[in-house]
Amino acid sequence: MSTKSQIIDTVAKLLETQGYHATGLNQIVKESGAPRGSLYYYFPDGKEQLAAEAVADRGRGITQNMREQMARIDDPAEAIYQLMLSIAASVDAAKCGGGAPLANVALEASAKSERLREACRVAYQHMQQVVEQKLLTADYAPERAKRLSTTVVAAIDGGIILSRAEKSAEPLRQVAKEIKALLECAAKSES
Amino acid sequence: MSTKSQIIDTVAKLLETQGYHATGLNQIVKESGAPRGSLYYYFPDGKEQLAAEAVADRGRGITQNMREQMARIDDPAEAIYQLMLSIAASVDAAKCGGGAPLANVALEASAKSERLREACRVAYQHMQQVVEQKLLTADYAPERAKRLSTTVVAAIDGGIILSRAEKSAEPLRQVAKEIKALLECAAKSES
DNA sequence: ACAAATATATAGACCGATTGGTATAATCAC
DNA sequence: GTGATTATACCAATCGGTCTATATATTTGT
Repeated sequence: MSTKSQIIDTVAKLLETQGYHATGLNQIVKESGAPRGSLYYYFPDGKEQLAAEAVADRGRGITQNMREQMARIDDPAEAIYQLMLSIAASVDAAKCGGGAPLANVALEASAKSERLREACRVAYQHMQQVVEQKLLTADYAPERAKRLSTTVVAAIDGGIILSRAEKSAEPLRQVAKEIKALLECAAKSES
Repeated sequence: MSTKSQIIDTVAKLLETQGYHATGLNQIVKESGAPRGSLYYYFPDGKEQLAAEAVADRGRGITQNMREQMARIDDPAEAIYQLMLSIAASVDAAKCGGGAPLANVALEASAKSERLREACRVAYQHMQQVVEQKLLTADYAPERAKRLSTTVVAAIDGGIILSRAEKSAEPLRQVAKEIKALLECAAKSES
């Protein structure tokens, strides 16, 4: 159980910071400590399978993390705001190399690999569902909650892109403020 | 003037759809029709310079396009909304392979190449400024306009990421609706 | 209980293809 | 003829992927 998950974890980290094509098998072998022969034992379909499973794993991890974070605050707008601030903090901690484990793969590999695209799609769907469910605990209209959840997830990833270019998590924090404003505004218009 | 700009244009297109590391010099040579020897004549610093100039060029192009699009509608919220819808249409037209010329490079190359990161930073700054200026034609408070412009640009790129994963521009259109709502809400609170 | 048989997993040499990059010679326009 | 441009052969390094041999457990036969 250890070796395989060790490989997946390493791949996920490398995908997050470098992307798919920049991540070589040699680097995976070196950083994971796993023997090269094991790669194709556990992942016979090669790099594509490796990345797909890493994306799925990271997707599960991030949705669970989001759920836990948001469970600590009742008000959805405030919960989502704090979640985004916490992501911003982790972006800073990773020297702006992290925060968006899926964005890179979704952008560069969606066109070339249907398998990777599907893995990203599922992961993003789950992330949106977590946000949507949180919104539904308040009085947001169902279709509005769905649109808002899409917007929240998009804003997070977009904010991280700007933060990488800016080498500072400040853009993500500014986006967080406006998303909070949007959610509060939407809440008012429902009541 | 033709050969060099032909190369830059080809590189920009490839960067947009595939990203930096997935784009090889051989592919650039083949698709641009330019001779391989010319690459290092015009771009002695190699692939990095090639990408940096392509990013800068694409940045200029997209900001000009945004300015023109938005100039046709007075109300900033409606202008930005229509801009996003038009981007969504082009995303559909490109089979979800385009729309975000900078996102890929910003995500994968920011950590490795300071030069590429800086090129992306500048391009994104210009995009935000165009949006900010449009907002300032209405009664948005200056700092609010700045924050909103960051949010708009982030939302566009984030929406495109989701659209690639989803293989449909629908997520971007949903995000557009909520951004419009945010801008209208922000306008009201100023007056 | 003890070895024989069988999966499970590791080690790492090796493959052709391609990568980014460089060399020098030929060619072009003026 | 002279500088700007193109052509192409070539380089070491790395790419993703395959192979066989060797361990290391785990099950099985008796």
